[in-house]
Amino acid sequence: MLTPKQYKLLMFINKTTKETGCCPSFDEMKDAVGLKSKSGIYALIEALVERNFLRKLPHKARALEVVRLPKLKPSAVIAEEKKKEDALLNAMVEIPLYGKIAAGTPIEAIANENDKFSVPYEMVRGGQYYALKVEGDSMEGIGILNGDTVIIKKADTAQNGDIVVALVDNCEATLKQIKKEGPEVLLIPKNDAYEVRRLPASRVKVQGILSSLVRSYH
Amino acid sequence: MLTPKQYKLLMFINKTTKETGCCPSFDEMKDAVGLKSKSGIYALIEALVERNFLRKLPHKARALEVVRLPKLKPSAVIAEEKKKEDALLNAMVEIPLYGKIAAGTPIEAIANENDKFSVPYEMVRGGQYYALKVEGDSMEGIGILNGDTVIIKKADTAQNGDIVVALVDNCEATLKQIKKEGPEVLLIPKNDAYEVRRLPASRVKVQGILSSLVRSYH
DNA sequence: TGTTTTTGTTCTACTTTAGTTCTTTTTTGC
DNA sequence: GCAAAAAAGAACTAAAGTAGAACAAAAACA
Repeated sequence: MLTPKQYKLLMFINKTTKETGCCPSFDEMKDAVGLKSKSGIYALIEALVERNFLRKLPHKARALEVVRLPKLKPSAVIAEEKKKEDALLNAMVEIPLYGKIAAGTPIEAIANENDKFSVPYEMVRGGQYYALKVEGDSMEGIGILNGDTVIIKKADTAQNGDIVVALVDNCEATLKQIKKEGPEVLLIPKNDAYEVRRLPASRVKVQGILSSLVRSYH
Repeated sequence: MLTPKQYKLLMFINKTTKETGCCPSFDEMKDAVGLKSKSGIYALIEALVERNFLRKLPHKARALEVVRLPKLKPSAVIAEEKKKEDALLNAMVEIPLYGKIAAGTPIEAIANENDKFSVPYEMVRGGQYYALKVEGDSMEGIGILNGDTVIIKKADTAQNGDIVVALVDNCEATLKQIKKEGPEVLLIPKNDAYEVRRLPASRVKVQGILSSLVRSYH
C-alpha cells in the first residue's frame, strides 16, 4: 500500500500535529524521516495526497491535514520495529540492586525496589539475578574489590569452589568461596587478613552464585 | 494544519475567554504572543478564521468565538510514549571489541569490525569507547584479572596514576598505570612479579583510559 | 448628543521561513 | 552493468511573520 518512507512520514505528520497542535514544516519532516533534502519530502507528500491519506490547503504553508491512516503497516516497517524491540529486549535488563553485602542483614531485608542495575541481557540469561555492591576487601585476592558490583544468580545450592552469597544464621549475608566438608561448610575469604569460617551446614544458606562483576573507575 | 504562531494565539484566545469570560483585544493578544504591532494579530486571526478554528462576529469588538481546537493526544499518552523512548535511549550500546591487550600489536591493527561488546549506555556516556580483553596477570594487584573485559575511553593524554592503554614504540599495547617523571614515563604493573618500565615519553603513546571492567564467571 | 477612548482594519515595506521546481548524483533492483 | 527510482542540491517563488502608521469603527462616557 504505502512505501516505508511514505508510512514513516505520514505517521510523523500525524504524531506531531497531535502532539504539538501544529503541522511540521518540510525541513522538520526531512530531519524526522532522515532525508537531507526537502525535495524528497515534496515527492512523498504528493504521493500521500494522491492516495488520499493527506490533504493540503493550497497556497498555504504548514497546512497539511491527515485524512486517514493506513490499516496495514508496510512489512519493512514491521520488520524494523521488531528489530528495535528485539534490541531492547535482548540488550538490556534491569535487575534489582539489593544493596551492600556483608552488611549484617539477610539480603531480602535490604532489598529496595527502587534500586536497579542495568546489565547486558547475555549476562543474565536463564535464571533470576540480582546485583550487590561489594563492601570490604575480603575477596580482594581474586579481584573482587570494595565498591565493585557483583551480579548474583539466585540459587540455593552451589558446587564446591563456587563464590556464593551465603547467609549465616539467617542474619548475616556475605560473599565467599564455599566448600563442603562432610557435615560442615567452609566459607573461604580470599584475603590472608581474614580467616576461613567453618560452620555446620545447617547454619549456612546459599542465596546465590557469583555470575559476573562490573567495576567503574573514576 | 496550524502554524506555531497560529496555535499559540488560538490557545491564548481560548484560555482567556474561558478564564475572564470575554475575548481579549488585539493589543492584549499582541503582548501575549510577543508582537509589537497588532497588524500581525489581524493576519493570524484571518488565517484562523479561514481554517475554521475561529469565528468573528462582524462589526463587533472583542467578539471572537473559538469554533474548535486541534485534536491533540492526551498528555498522559504522550508521557507514556516518551517513557518508552527513554528506555531505548538508556539501553545498550555496542562498542568495538578490539581484541586482546598485551598482544604486542597496536590496538588499531587488531580492530575487527565484527566484534562488538554491549554495555549499558550509562557506562559510555560522553566520549568514544572501546573494549579489550585482558590477557595476562600484570594488573592482578588491583583486581584486573586475565580474561576480564575492560572498557576504555579513548584519550591521548592521561593524569598521573590513571590506568591507561599505552602503546610503546608504536607496536606494543599494554594496560598499565602511568606516571610521568620529567622527560620519562613510568609504566607500572600491579603485580610484584613484573617490573616497572621506565621509558622516554616519546616512545609511549596513550590510547585510552580505563573506564570500567566487566568479568564473567563460569 | 457629541466627544473621547478603545478597538479593529488596511496599507506598505521588509525579513524570515516555507514550498516548488528543476538538474545532478547516488542507490537500488534486475 | 544498466536502467529506473530515490535522494541531494541549488535556485526560485510563495507564504508567514514583523513593524509602524494612518485611519475607521465600536464602545464608553458625560
